[in-house]
Amino acid sequence: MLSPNTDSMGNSMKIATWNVNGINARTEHLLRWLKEFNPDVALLQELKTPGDAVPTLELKELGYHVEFVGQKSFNGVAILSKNEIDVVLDKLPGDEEDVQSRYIEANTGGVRVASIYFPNGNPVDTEKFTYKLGFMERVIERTKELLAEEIPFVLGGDYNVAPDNGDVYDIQKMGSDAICREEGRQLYRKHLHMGLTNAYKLYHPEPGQFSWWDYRGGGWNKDHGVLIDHLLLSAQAADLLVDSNIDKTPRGWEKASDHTPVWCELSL
DNA sequence: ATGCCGTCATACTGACGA
Repeated sequence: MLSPNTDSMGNSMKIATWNVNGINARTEHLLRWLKEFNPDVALLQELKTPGDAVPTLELKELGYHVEFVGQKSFNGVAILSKNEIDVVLDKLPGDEEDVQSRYIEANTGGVRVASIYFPNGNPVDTEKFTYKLGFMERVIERTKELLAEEIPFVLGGDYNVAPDNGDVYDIQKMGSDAICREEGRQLYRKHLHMGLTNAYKLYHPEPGQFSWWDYRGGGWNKDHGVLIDHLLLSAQAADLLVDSNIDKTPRGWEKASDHTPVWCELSL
């Protein structure tokens, strides 16, 4: 007897990461983009709200479950999913004194996902850069635990690291920025070399592809950008990977975030 | 260029971002 096989349609999961640069200022953009792009999972960063500005009801109407950690004015990360979300961690382990809202990890639709807002790290000669490097070490430590679970997982977010010179429009102009510093690049590689796959770079290794463009100096119109938003996948997730790209559409809208979504698609 | 632009706060200026 043939099974009804009713749940076989699609079986694909689109997972995107997007630094919205203020969810209050970007609510209309977010809702429009969700309707148009229709991701199964959206990992958001820089909510810049304790939570009151998160449009929970509108998101629910679009079919999304929502979990987030926020704080006033700065940082803040969220997971939106069409499947139920079971939060595993709402802070990055390894520093009890770190109260910045930069990490949320959850199970949803059979995949472990995390939305991570890595510290920017500028200026590099201050404790902000030290904090960035320490945060990256803590993500590596957490990743060791995740790898031991041997599960498909996707660590998405604003890594604030441009891994290669080709990920920067002009290395002469950006070379001294924290996102290009060798200390951060080494830790990014240490993370990657644990066995993770950068989904976008797997399909688009060519230089000159960006996820952030400076508001200043007409960066968007000149395509003066950097690639700092990444989706890092465990082997079990990479086995399911069928596509990845950058959706530049929302960056062209009026009053855009300076970041645009990076997404990957898994075939489950 | 310690510049440029944009968001947030209790705000008409400053911190922060990358």
